[in-house]
Amino acid sequence: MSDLSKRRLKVWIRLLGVTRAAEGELRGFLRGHSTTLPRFDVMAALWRRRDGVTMSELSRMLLVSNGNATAVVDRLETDGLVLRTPSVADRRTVFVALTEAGLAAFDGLAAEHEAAVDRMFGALCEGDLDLLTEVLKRMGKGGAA
Amino acid sequence: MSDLSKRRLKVWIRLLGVTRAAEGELRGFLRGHSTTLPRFDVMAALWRRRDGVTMSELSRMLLVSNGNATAVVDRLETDGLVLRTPSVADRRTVFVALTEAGLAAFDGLAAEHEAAVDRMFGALCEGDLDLLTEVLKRMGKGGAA
DNA sequence: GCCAGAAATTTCAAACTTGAAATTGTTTTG
DNA sequence: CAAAACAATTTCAAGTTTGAAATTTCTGGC
Repeated sequence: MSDLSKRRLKVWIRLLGVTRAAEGELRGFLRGHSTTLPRFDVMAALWRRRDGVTMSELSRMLLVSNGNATAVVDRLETDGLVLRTPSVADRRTVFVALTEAGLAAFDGLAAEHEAAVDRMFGALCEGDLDLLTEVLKRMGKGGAA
Repeated sequence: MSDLSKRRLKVWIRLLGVTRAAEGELRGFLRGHSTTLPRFDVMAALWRRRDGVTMSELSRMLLVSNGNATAVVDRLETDGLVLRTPSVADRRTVFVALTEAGLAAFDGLAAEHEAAVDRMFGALCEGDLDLLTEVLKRMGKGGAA
Protein backbone atom coordinates (compact mmCIF):
# COMPACT_ATOMS: atom_id res chain seq x y z
CA MET A 1 0.00 0.00 0.00
CA SER A 2 1.87 2.98 -1.31
CA ASP A 3 1.65 6.35 0.28
CA LEU A 4 -0.09 7.64 -2.83
CA SER A 5 -2.80 5.03 -2.63
CA LYS A 6 -3.41 5.93 1.00
CA ARG A 7 -3.81 9.55 0.02
CA ARG A 8 -6.27 8.62 -2.70
CA LEU A 9 -8.26 6.70 -0.13
CA LYS A 10 -8.31 9.67 2.21
CA VAL A 11 -9.48 12.00 -0.51
CA TRP A 12 -12.21 9.56 -1.48
CA ILE A 13 -13.41 9.38 2.10
CA ARG A 14 -13.43 13.14 2.33
CA LEU A 15 -15.27 13.41 -0.96
CA LEU A 16 -17.88 11.01 0.33
CA GLY A 17 -18.23 13.07 3.48
CA VAL A 18 -18.76 16.30 1.60
CA THR A 19 -21.28 14.68 -0.70
CA ARG A 20 -23.25 13.11 2.14
CA ALA A 21 -23.31 16.34 4.09
CA ALA A 22 -24.53 18.26 1.08
CA GLU A 23 -27.18 15.65 0.35
CA GLY A 24 -28.37 15.89 3.92
CA GLU A 25 -28.61 19.63 3.58
CA LEU A 26 -30.61 19.33 0.37
CA ARG A 27 -32.87 16.72 1.90
CA GLY A 28 -33.69 19.20 4.64
CA PHE A 29 -34.40 21.88 2.09
CA LEU A 30 -36.66 19.58 0.09
CA ARG A 31 -38.46 18.36 3.18
CA GLY A 32 -39.58 21.96 3.69
CA HIS A 33 -41.18 21.66 0.28
CA SER A 34 -42.83 18.30 0.94
CA THR A 35 -40.68 16.30 -1.41
CA THR A 36 -37.58 14.14 -1.32
CA LEU A 37 -34.21 13.91 -3.00
CA PRO A 38 -35.00 10.95 -5.28
CA ARG A 39 -38.23 12.55 -6.42
CA PHE A 40 -36.43 15.79 -7.06
CA ASP A 41 -33.69 14.02 -9.00
CA VAL A 42 -36.18 12.33 -11.28
CA MET A 43 -38.08 15.53 -11.87
CA ALA A 44 -34.87 17.43 -12.58
CA ALA A 45 -33.87 14.84 -15.16
CA LEU A 46 -37.27 15.09 -16.82
CA TRP A 47 -37.04 18.85 -16.71
CA ARG A 48 -33.81 18.83 -18.65
CA ARG A 49 -35.36 16.53 -21.24
CA ARG A 50 -38.81 18.00 -21.66
CA ASP A 51 -39.87 15.75 -24.51
CA GLY A 52 -39.51 12.73 -22.27
CA VAL A 53 -37.06 9.91 -21.75
CA THR A 54 -37.34 6.16 -21.61
CA MET A 55 -37.10 4.38 -18.28
CA SER A 56 -33.69 3.04 -19.23
CA GLU A 57 -32.38 6.47 -20.12
CA LEU A 58 -33.71 7.77 -16.83
CA SER A 59 -31.94 5.18 -14.74
CA ARG A 60 -28.73 5.69 -16.69
CA MET A 61 -28.95 9.45 -16.17
CA LEU A 62 -29.42 9.11 -12.44
CA LEU A 63 -27.07 6.15 -12.04
CA VAL A 64 -29.71 4.12 -10.27
CA SER A 65 -31.07 0.65 -10.99
CA ASN A 66 -34.03 0.09 -13.27
CA GLY A 67 -36.12 -1.12 -10.38
CA ASN A 68 -35.44 2.04 -8.50
CA ALA A 69 -36.47 4.27 -11.37
CA THR A 70 -39.67 2.27 -11.71
CA ALA A 71 -40.50 2.72 -8.04
CA VAL A 72 -39.91 6.47 -7.91
CA VAL A 73 -41.73 7.08 -11.20
CA ASP A 74 -44.64 4.99 -9.91
CA ARG A 75 -45.06 7.26 -6.94
CA LEU A 76 -44.66 10.45 -8.95
CA GLU A 77 -47.23 9.17 -11.41
CA THR A 78 -49.66 8.41 -8.62
CA ASP A 79 -49.24 12.02 -7.54
CA GLY A 80 -49.91 13.24 -11.06
CA LEU A 81 -46.49 14.82 -11.49
CA VAL A 82 -45.21 12.61 -14.29
CA LEU A 83 -46.87 10.60 -17.04
CA ARG A 84 -45.90 7.34 -18.74
CA THR A 85 -46.57 7.03 -22.45
CA PRO A 86 -46.00 3.70 -24.19
CA SER A 87 -43.91 3.94 -27.31
CA VAL A 88 -45.67 3.16 -30.56
CA ALA A 89 -42.53 2.18 -32.42
CA ASP A 90 -41.31 -0.28 -29.80
CA ARG A 91 -43.85 -1.73 -27.46
CA ARG A 92 -41.22 -2.59 -24.90
CA THR A 93 -40.25 0.99 -24.21
CA VAL A 94 -42.09 3.60 -22.19
CA PHE A 95 -41.55 7.33 -22.24
CA VAL A 96 -41.82 9.36 -19.05
CA ALA A 97 -42.34 13.10 -18.94
CA LEU A 98 -43.42 15.77 -16.48
CA THR A 99 -47.09 16.66 -16.53
CA GLU A 100 -48.21 20.28 -16.44
CA ALA A 101 -48.52 19.96 -12.69
CA GLY A 102 -45.07 18.41 -12.47
CA LEU A 103 -43.55 21.16 -14.55
CA ALA A 104 -45.17 23.83 -12.42
CA ALA A 105 -44.06 22.14 -9.20
CA PHE A 106 -40.50 21.83 -10.40
CA ASP A 107 -40.33 25.37 -11.74
CA GLY A 108 -41.14 26.64 -8.29
CA LEU A 109 -38.41 24.51 -6.77
CA ALA A 110 -35.58 24.84 -9.28
CA ALA A 111 -34.52 28.37 -8.44
CA GLU A 112 -34.60 27.73 -4.70
CA HIS A 113 -32.61 24.58 -5.17
CA GLU A 114 -29.97 26.43 -7.15
CA ALA A 115 -29.83 29.03 -4.40
CA ALA A 116 -29.42 26.33 -1.77
CA VAL A 117 -26.53 24.79 -3.66
CA ASP A 118 -25.04 28.22 -4.16
CA ARG A 119 -25.19 28.84 -0.44
CA MET A 120 -23.62 25.48 0.39
CA PHE A 121 -20.71 25.96 -1.97
CA GLY A 122 -20.39 29.71 -1.73
CA ALA A 123 -16.77 29.24 -0.71
CA LEU A 124 -15.84 28.18 -4.24
CA CYS A 125 -14.67 30.87 -6.63
CA GLU A 126 -14.37 30.62 -10.41
CA GLY A 127 -10.86 29.26 -10.17
CA ASP A 128 -11.92 26.52 -7.76
CA LEU A 129 -14.74 25.57 -10.09
CA ASP A 130 -12.44 25.34 -13.10
CA LEU A 131 -10.12 23.18 -11.15
CA LEU A 132 -12.75 20.94 -9.66
CA THR A 133 -14.40 20.46 -13.01
CA GLU A 134 -11.16 19.40 -14.57
CA VAL A 135 -10.23 17.03 -11.78
CA LEU A 136 -13.71 15.54 -11.52
CA LYS A 137 -13.70 14.88 -15.24
CA ARG A 138 -10.55 12.87 -14.82
CA MET A 139 -11.93 11.02 -11.82
CA GLY A 140 -14.98 10.03 -13.82
CA LYS A 141 -12.91 8.45 -16.50
CA GLY A 142 -10.97 6.43 -13.95
CA GLY A 143 -11.17 2.71 -13.37
CA ALA A 144 -14.84 2.51 -14.36
CA ALA A 145 -13.83 -0.24 -16.74
CA MET B 1 -29.48 33.23 -10.79
CA SER B 2 -25.97 34.41 -11.42
CA ASP B 3 -23.61 32.70 -13.75
CA LEU B 4 -21.46 31.73 -10.78
CA SER B 5 -24.33 30.03 -9.03
CA LYS B 6 -25.10 28.06 -12.20
CA ARG B 7 -21.52 26.90 -12.33
CA ARG B 8 -21.65 25.84 -8.69
CA LEU B 9 -24.75 23.83 -9.48
CA LYS B 10 -23.05 22.14 -12.42
CA VAL B 11 -20.04 21.22 -10.34
CA TRP B 12 -22.30 19.83 -7.62
CA ILE B 13 -24.10 17.67 -10.15
CA ARG B 14 -20.82 16.44 -11.52
CA LEU B 15 -19.54 15.74 -8.03
CA LEU B 16 -22.65 13.72 -7.31
CA GLY B 17 -22.13 11.78 -10.53
CA VAL B 18 -18.55 10.90 -9.73
CA THR B 19 -19.49 9.87 -6.21
CA ARG B 20 -22.38 7.68 -7.35
CA ALA B 21 -20.28 6.02 -10.03
CA ALA B 22 -17.52 5.29 -7.53
CA GLU B 23 -20.02 3.94 -5.01
CA GLY B 24 -21.44 1.67 -7.67
CA GLU B 25 -17.97 0.41 -8.44
CA LEU B 26 -17.27 -0.30 -4.79
CA ARG B 27 -20.62 -2.00 -4.36
CA GLY B 28 -19.64 -4.33 -7.14
CA PHE B 29 -16.31 -5.01 -5.52
CA LEU B 30 -17.93 -5.71 -2.15
CA ARG B 31 -20.59 -7.92 -3.70
CA GLY B 32 -17.75 -10.16 -4.79
CA HIS B 33 -16.90 -10.46 -1.12
CA SER B 34 -20.44 -11.10 0.04
CA THR B 35 -20.92 -7.83 1.81
CA THR B 36 -22.38 -4.40 1.15
CA LEU B 37 -21.33 -0.79 1.27
CA PRO B 38 -23.19 0.14 4.47
CA ARG B 39 -21.84 -2.89 6.27
CA PHE B 40 -18.36 -2.08 5.07
CA ASP B 41 -18.71 1.54 6.16
CA VAL B 42 -19.70 0.53 9.67
CA MET B 43 -16.89 -1.98 9.94
CA ALA B 44 -14.39 0.55 8.62
CA ALA B 45 -15.48 3.06 11.24
CA LEU B 46 -15.14 0.46 13.98
CA TRP B 47 -11.77 -0.54 12.61
CA ARG B 48 -10.46 2.99 12.95
CA ARG B 49 -11.72 3.12 16.52
CA ARG B 50 -10.81 -0.30 17.83
CA ASP B 51 -11.82 0.34 21.43
CA GLY B 52 -15.38 0.88 20.29
CA VAL B 53 -17.71 3.79 19.77
CA THR B 54 -21.18 4.65 20.94
CA MET B 55 -24.10 4.35 18.56
CA SER B 56 -24.36 8.13 18.39
CA GLU B 57 -20.71 8.52 17.54
CA LEU B 58 -21.10 5.91 14.86
CA SER B 59 -24.01 7.62 13.15
CA ARG B 60 -22.22 10.97 13.36
CA MET B 61 -19.10 9.46 11.80
CA LEU B 62 -21.01 7.96 8.91
CA LEU B 63 -23.45 10.84 8.55
CA VAL B 64 -26.42 8.55 8.76
CA SER B 65 -29.46 8.60 11.03
CA ASN B 66 -29.53 6.86 14.38
CA GLY B 67 -32.14 4.44 13.17
CA ASN B 68 -29.97 3.49 10.26
CA ALA B 69 -26.96 2.79 12.44
CA THR B 70 -29.12 0.62 14.67
CA ALA B 71 -30.35 -1.43 11.72
CA VAL B 72 -26.94 -2.08 10.18
CA VAL B 73 -25.35 -2.86 13.54
CA ASP B 74 -28.22 -5.23 14.28
CA ARG B 75 -27.47 -7.23 11.17
CA LEU B 76 -23.73 -7.22 11.74
CA GLU B 77 -24.30 -8.36 15.30
CA THR B 78 -26.51 -11.20 14.13
CA ASP B 79 -23.65 -12.25 11.90
CA GLY B 80 -21.21 -12.14 14.81
CA LEU B 81 -19.07 -9.41 13.26
CA VAL B 82 -19.69 -6.72 15.86
CA LEU B 83 -20.63 -6.71 19.52
CA ARG B 84 -22.70 -4.30 21.59
CA THR B 85 -21.56 -3.63 25.14
CA PRO B 86 -23.73 -1.55 27.46
CA SER B 87 -21.89 1.26 29.20
CA VAL B 88 -21.53 0.95 32.95
CA ALA B 89 -21.14 4.66 33.55
CA ASP B 90 -24.23 5.69 31.61
CA ARG B 91 -26.87 3.08 31.12
CA ARG B 92 -28.29 4.87 28.10
CA THR B 93 -25.21 4.45 26.01
CA VAL B 94 -24.01 1.37 24.20
CA PHE B 95 -20.55 0.70 22.83
CA VAL B 96 -20.09 -1.16 19.58
CA ALA B 97 -16.88 -2.83 18.49
CA LEU B 98 -15.66 -5.38 16.00
CA THR B 99 -15.46 -8.94 17.25
CA GLU B 100 -12.45 -11.09 16.50
CA ALA B 101 -14.31 -12.44 13.50
CA GLY B 102 -15.22 -8.94 12.39
CA LEU B 103 -11.65 -7.77 12.67
CA ALA B 104 -10.41 -10.72 10.68
CA ALA B 105 -13.05 -10.21 8.00
CA PHE B 106 -12.24 -6.55 7.69
CA ASP B 107 -8.50 -7.07 7.63
CA GLY B 108 -8.93 -9.25 4.61
CA LEU B 109 -10.99 -6.62 2.86
CA ALA B 110 -9.20 -3.41 3.76
CA ALA B 111 -6.22 -3.81 1.50
CA GLU B 112 -8.31 -4.86 -1.47
CA HIS B 113 -10.63 -1.94 -0.88
CA GLU B 114 -7.73 0.46 -0.84
CA ALA B 115 -6.49 -1.05 -4.07
CA ALA B 116 -9.93 -0.69 -5.65
CA VAL B 117 -10.06 2.99 -4.72
CA ASP B 118 -6.53 3.43 -5.96
CA ARG B 119 -7.52 1.93 -9.30
CA MET B 120 -10.60 4.12 -9.59
CA PHE B 121 -8.73 7.30 -8.90
CA GLY B 122 -5.41 6.39 -10.40
CA ALA B 123 -5.64 9.46 -12.60
CA LEU B 124 -5.02 11.72 -9.61
CA CYS B 125 -1.42 12.71 -8.89
CA GLU B 126 -0.07 14.22 -5.68
CA GLY B 127 -0.81 17.72 -6.90
CA ASP B 128 -4.43 16.87 -7.67
CA LEU B 129 -4.81 15.34 -4.24
CA ASP B 130 -3.41 18.42 -2.49
CA LEU B 131 -5.76 20.57 -4.44
CA LEU B 132 -8.81 18.43 -3.96
CA THR B 133 -8.15 18.12 -0.26
CA GLU B 134 -7.95 21.86 0.12
CA VAL B 135 -11.06 22.55 -1.94
CA LEU B 136 -13.09 19.79 -0.30
CA LYS B 137 -12.16 21.18 3.11
CA ARG B 138 -13.60 24.48 2.09
CA MET B 139 -16.72 22.87 0.67
CA GLY B 140 -17.29 21.05 3.93
CA LYS B 141 -17.27 24.25 5.90
CA GLY B 142 -19.77 25.83 3.55
CA GLY B 143 -23.41 26.59 4.27
CA ALA B 144 -23.77 23.68 6.69
CA ALA B 145 -25.17 26.23 9.12
C1' DG C 1 -41.57 -17.59 -41.11
C1' DC C 2 -39.23 -19.58 -36.84
C1' DC C 3 -36.31 -19.26 -32.99
C1' DA C 4 -32.40 -18.23 -30.15
C1' DG C 5 -30.65 -14.26 -28.24
C1' DA C 6 -30.90 -9.53 -26.85
C1' DA C 7 -33.43 -5.51 -24.96
C1' DA C 8 -36.87 -2.71 -22.03
C1' DT C 9 -39.49 -2.82 -18.31
C1' DT C 10 -41.58 -4.58 -14.16
C1' DT C 11 -41.76 -7.48 -10.16
C1' DC C 12 -39.95 -9.10 -6.04
C1' DA C 13 -37.50 -9.97 -1.66
C1' DA C 14 -34.23 -8.17 1.12
C1' DA C 15 -31.61 -4.60 2.63
C1' DC C 16 -31.00 0.28 3.48
C1' DT C 17 -32.50 4.93 5.02
C1' DT C 18 -34.97 8.53 6.90
C1' DG C 19 -37.38 11.17 10.38
C1' DA C 20 -40.50 11.03 14.02
C1' DA C 21 -42.18 8.93 18.13
C1' DA C 22 -41.41 6.07 22.05
C1' DT C 23 -38.31 4.33 25.79
C1' DT C 24 -35.18 4.65 29.09
C1' DG C 25 -31.86 7.03 31.71
C1' DT C 26 -29.35 11.28 33.26
C1' DT C 27 -29.02 16.08 34.69
C1' DT C 28 -30.49 20.45 36.02
C1' DT C 29 -33.23 23.41 38.52
C1' DG C 30 -36.76 25.10 41.36
C1' DC D 1 -36.14 15.68 46.26
C1' DA D 2 -39.45 16.24 42.31
C1' DA D 3 -40.12 17.60 37.91
C1' DA D 4 -38.82 19.39 33.82
C1' DA D 5 -35.34 19.42 30.43
C1' DC D 6 -32.10 16.88 28.04
C1' DA D 7 -29.62 12.77 25.99
C1' DA D 8 -28.89 7.91 23.93
C1' DT D 9 -30.95 4.41 21.82
C1' DT D 10 -34.55 1.75 19.68
C1' DT D 11 -38.84 1.24 17.26
C1' DC D 12 -41.70 2.08 13.52
C1' DA D 13 -43.87 3.22 9.08
C1' DA D 14 -42.91 4.75 4.78
C1' DG D 15 -39.91 5.44 1.20
C1' DT D 16 -35.66 4.22 -1.28
C1' DT D 17 -32.37 1.04 -3.44
C1' DT D 18 -30.35 -2.95 -5.11
C1' DG D 19 -29.81 -7.02 -7.93
C1' DA D 20 -31.90 -10.95 -9.73
C1' DA D 21 -35.74 -13.14 -11.92
C1' DA D 22 -39.80 -12.82 -14.75
C1' DT D 23 -42.38 -10.68 -18.71
C1' DT D 24 -42.94 -8.94 -22.89
C1' DT D 25 -41.22 -7.46 -27.17
C1' DC D 26 -37.89 -6.94 -30.80
C1' DT D 27 -34.10 -8.66 -34.04
C1' DG D 28 -31.11 -11.39 -36.70
C1' DG D 29 -29.80 -15.65 -38.71
C1' DC D 30 -31.43 -19.62 -40.70
